[in-house]
Amino acid sequence: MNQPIVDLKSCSNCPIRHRAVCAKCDTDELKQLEEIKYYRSYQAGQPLVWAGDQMDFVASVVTGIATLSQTMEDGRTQMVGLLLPSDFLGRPGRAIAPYDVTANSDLTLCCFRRKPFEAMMEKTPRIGNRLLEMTLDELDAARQWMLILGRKTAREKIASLLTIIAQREAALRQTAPKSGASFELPLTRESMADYLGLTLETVSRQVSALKRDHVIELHGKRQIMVPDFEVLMAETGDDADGGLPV
Amino acid sequence: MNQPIVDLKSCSNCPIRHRAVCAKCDTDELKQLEEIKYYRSYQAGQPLVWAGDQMDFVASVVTGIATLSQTMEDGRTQMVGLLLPSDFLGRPGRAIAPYDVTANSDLTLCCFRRKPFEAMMEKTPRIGNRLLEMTLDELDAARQWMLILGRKTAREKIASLLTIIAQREAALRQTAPKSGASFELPLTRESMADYLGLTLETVSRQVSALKRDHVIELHGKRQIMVPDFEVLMAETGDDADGGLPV
DNA sequence: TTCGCGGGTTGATCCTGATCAAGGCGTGGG
DNA sequence: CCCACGCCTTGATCAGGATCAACCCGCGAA
Repeated sequence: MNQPIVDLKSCSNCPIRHRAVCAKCDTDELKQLEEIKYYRSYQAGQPLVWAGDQMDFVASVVTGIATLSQTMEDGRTQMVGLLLPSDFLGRPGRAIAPYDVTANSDLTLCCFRRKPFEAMMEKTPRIGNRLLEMTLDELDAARQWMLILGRKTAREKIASLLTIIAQREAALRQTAPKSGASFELPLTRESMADYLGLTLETVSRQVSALKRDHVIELHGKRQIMVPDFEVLMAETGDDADGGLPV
Repeated sequence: MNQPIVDLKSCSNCPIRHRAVCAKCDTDELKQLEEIKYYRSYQAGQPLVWAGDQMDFVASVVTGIATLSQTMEDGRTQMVGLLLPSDFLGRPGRAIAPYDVTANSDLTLCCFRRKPFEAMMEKTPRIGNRLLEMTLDELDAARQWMLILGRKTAREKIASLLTIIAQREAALRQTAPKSGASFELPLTRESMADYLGLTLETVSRQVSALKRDHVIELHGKRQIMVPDFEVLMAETGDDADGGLPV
């Protein structure tokens, strides 16, 4: 809490190139983390774990996109987590995965076996504090997401998702999202639908509508350009300050 | 994590009669908590804090119901947290409340001023671990809730809410929800609507429908009796094991 | 080259839940 | 006693997304 959230830049000489657990780049701690880490790669579409499976590692996303999702018996699915590079995956102290985890694109993880990681948490309270921080952030994000799912129109949902992705991608680059900048949508229409509680047809239609209304420009299917970020924000229905201050 | 979640019964001689932060009833820790605690009461409907306000305490619900909610400029609101007795309120390390907090009924809190509480967390890692545990639980609950909001029908939403409330009330009494038992709905139709992302009319209609179909019995507006819990569970759309194992 | 397939768009129609509206019940205050 | 108000129910109608269906485009494999 009195611990600043370390960002990529100030962490650029850190052997773990993503901020998830890199609390303050203390060399001793890093050396220990270094010793228990390993990398794993997955292909797009590949499931990492199913809900209910044993999950004996925690990890941090190096490249690619992973998603957490829940599926009902009849096949309806709702995405409940979207992990971009530098995001943390897994739950220290919890052996069983409560959701399906899927590689939504080609994916590389930096993994830590759970037991040694937990042992290290015991010795290094700072890591525990950092994890509490991160979990609170996730909880805030989940609750923003609940507002989107419960009360927003399809158009507002799409605008909200675009805003969130733009903000998260910008945050990785240490900037705020800028009018006129363009970014790559890392999700298919179907994944967007699973994120937003819509059907893919509705997603497609609303994206087209935002394009028609010049809120966004599309280059190909995935490259999004936002002429005026304020205009997009206004479409989200959120008040001007844009949700969480972060 | 290697810390069992302490329940009310094993904590019955504990001066703090609710389990939120009572990690293991260590007498030293409790004495310290005891020294910084105080009680506050609120009337039904009274706001505790608004989103964006300074919030200089954390607390645990003793009696009554509190809710966390988000409101859009045009008045649409979504409940994002429902706090029953023994639930924890507030975020160590975060001075600013991100949501509106409201007393949904007459409410008594057991409060701890944030600074001393955080200081104590520093000295007692067990409390930090407990808070991480609790936050992970809240995150799981939020994600179950996202499935409800994003993908369930109105009828499934109502059944899910009734199940959740029955389970949480039963958990306070250390039992599983039982067929034939009845419980008090602690929410108005409007609050149920805010919880589920519906209108109050739809809530009313679906409750009536469940009653008509003998899934539940109503005594008055708020007393619910569930003749067969399996039948209610089947209405939620969840698979038989009922979501999270907890 | 052709085919099949994954991903995407668009149209027509349907249906669930929102909206608008009226009224019932119980309770507390004048 | 009556009235007003909070809470809830029910009805009629509307509309936003879901559903069903057709088709496009680009790409990799045969």
